[in-house]
Amino acid sequence: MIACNNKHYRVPNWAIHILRTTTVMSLTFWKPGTAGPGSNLDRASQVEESIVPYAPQDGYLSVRGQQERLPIFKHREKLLYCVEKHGVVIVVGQTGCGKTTQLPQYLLQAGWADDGHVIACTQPRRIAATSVAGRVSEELGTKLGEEVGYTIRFEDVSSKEATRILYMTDGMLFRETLVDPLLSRYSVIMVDEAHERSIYTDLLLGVLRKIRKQRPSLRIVVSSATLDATKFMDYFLHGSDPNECTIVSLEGRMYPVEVAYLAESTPDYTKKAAEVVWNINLQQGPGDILVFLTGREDIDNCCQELSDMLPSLPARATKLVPLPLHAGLTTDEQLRIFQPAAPGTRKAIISTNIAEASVTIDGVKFVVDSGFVKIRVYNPTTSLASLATVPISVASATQRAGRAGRTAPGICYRLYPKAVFDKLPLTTSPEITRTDMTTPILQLKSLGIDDLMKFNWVSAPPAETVLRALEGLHAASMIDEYGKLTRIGEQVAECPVEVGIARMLFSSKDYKCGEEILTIAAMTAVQDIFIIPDGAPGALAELERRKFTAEEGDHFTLLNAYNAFTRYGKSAGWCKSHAISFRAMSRAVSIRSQLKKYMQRFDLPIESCEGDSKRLARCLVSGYWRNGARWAPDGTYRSVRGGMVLSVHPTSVLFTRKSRTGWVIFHEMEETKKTQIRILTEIEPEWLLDHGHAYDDKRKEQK
DNA sequence: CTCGCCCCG
Repeated sequence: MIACNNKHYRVPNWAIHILRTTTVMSLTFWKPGTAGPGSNLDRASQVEESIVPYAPQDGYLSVRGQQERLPIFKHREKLLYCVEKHGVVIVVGQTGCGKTTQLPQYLLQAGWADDGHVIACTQPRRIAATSVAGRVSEELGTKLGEEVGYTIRFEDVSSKEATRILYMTDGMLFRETLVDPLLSRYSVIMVDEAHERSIYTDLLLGVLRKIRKQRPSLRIVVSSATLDATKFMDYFLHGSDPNECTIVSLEGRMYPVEVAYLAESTPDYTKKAAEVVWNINLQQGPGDILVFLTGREDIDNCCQELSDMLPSLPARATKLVPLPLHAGLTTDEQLRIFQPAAPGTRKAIISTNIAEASVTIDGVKFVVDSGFVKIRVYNPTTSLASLATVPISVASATQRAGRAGRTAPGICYRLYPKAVFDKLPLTTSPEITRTDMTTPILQLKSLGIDDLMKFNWVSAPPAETVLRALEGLHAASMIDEYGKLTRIGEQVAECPVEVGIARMLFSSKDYKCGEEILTIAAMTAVQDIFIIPDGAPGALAELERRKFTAEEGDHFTLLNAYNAFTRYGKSAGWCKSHAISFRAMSRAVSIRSQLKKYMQRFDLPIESCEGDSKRLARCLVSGYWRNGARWAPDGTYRSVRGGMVLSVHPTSVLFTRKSRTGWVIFHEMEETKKTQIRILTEIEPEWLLDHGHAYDDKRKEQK
């Protein structure tokens, strides 16, 4: 048995490597000129203000390597001094240090929002933007939407005149640059959670760097949880004045979290997770358990495993309640996660990565970390997206551990040895390196950024991805042979949909089916319309879904479902009785009305095809012509481009039935165990040629 | 013959 300073803790095959007396979450203090743990801080001599603890109590502040004690108001002044003096301030601080809520308030009080200017704070997720805005507006004692507001897609709770602090999604601010390229209404832009490296964070940083050169009065605060801050500093310093950028570090306030590692690697982390949860329940005091696994399949298995063990639980032991958590849950199921455990019971929440940053559950004292995550990766050569299970990064592991210390001291059990942890990559690869760039590149072109090879990326997307995107844009006539935006390209760049879908919206004028195409465009943008639970309820749901099934395929089926939803008063009750997600349908309604406004702006008629399904299908082909496939005798399809073997996704109405013509177009393909295509519609093969020929002819002309 | 990591506009 391994000794541990927690005397109640007895699991023989664990090796306890880190037992912190203070806190896992507090930042390692580093001095300029020395390298911090696992990070390249060699050029830290350029760093002037290295440590400014944020805390209601005082703490340490280090200026040029000298530590001194300062009361809190001086820390605030120091921070503001940095923003005043430097164009770009990189703020390092873990969750809980208050940077998201406090920093914008400091800036407001210091007068950065005078003269009608606005302080923006961007978030990668909508939920964060809305909830933080609510909290800050409460702290300031103002009504949400006045002095403090938020802007996310479909929700603008802000006022042009009154709002001084604006929380928004990074995608929203990036989109705003299309309208106002200098973002002139803002005095300070704080890019929060930059370490997550969402694609819009990266694009935004790229644009902000350019804006700074033209509008030096703009201040940028980049906030990041990990010590990869030097990467951002290098980015902003590149070839400019050394005063352009500095790093400030804030100390987080978290309860201590002990971290325990498995002595040896496990071949089956799902089973191991169940075992560890079981042991925690028997050996530890009160507190809920949060388990990180990779996907729904893992989660269901783990819950099943625990449920099977429950009958053998000693009568006197705490009762264990396994609860799955992933994005596909209904609202009711999600609410169960947040209900406090009943007396004498303990919640074991078995979750995907959603609980790492998006969903916060208080009362968790024990975290079990499988060390794996599922991420989406994109292969530009085949233009195929797939889901890969990969080891997490050090940053992720730290964030997961921190979930145990939100309300009390906790313990994190890592289901892998310390030696494995030491070899983990520091950060996950940025999204921009593993995603399709067609839409982002169209938007950059619209911003006048034409030379993508010269553009200063924080991390450049693979050249192949850029070439694929340009090829796709050219094929859809969004750019000309010189790479310049066409008239339609300019308009499509403004539309919040994928290029193919936008193409469909525009050609609906020729096919006289704007009404229906609008609905289909909105429905394909929303996932999980039909709720298919496991077992008997699943079979019933399947029967309900058949009521909407259209002969032509999935696009028409989605159209039927939307029309029925509208016909029956858009009610939640109707959705429930037809196994349809009310949440998803409401979102489709919002998206449809937003897209309708764009169509009206571009003078596209919104007329009905009056039941002429052929016309509608041909309009679909105008957007999807590159996604054609032909039936093969073994029941799969072959892609028109490249002859790939494609299996129909089981949720398709064409899963059990062959396309009558033998030809289909599809909305998207994804690689799982097989390469699967989702949302299919049967077509006549010559419809494909209309568009394919036009594209090929254009290419021949060039040669 | 069977399937959904997480997000953004």
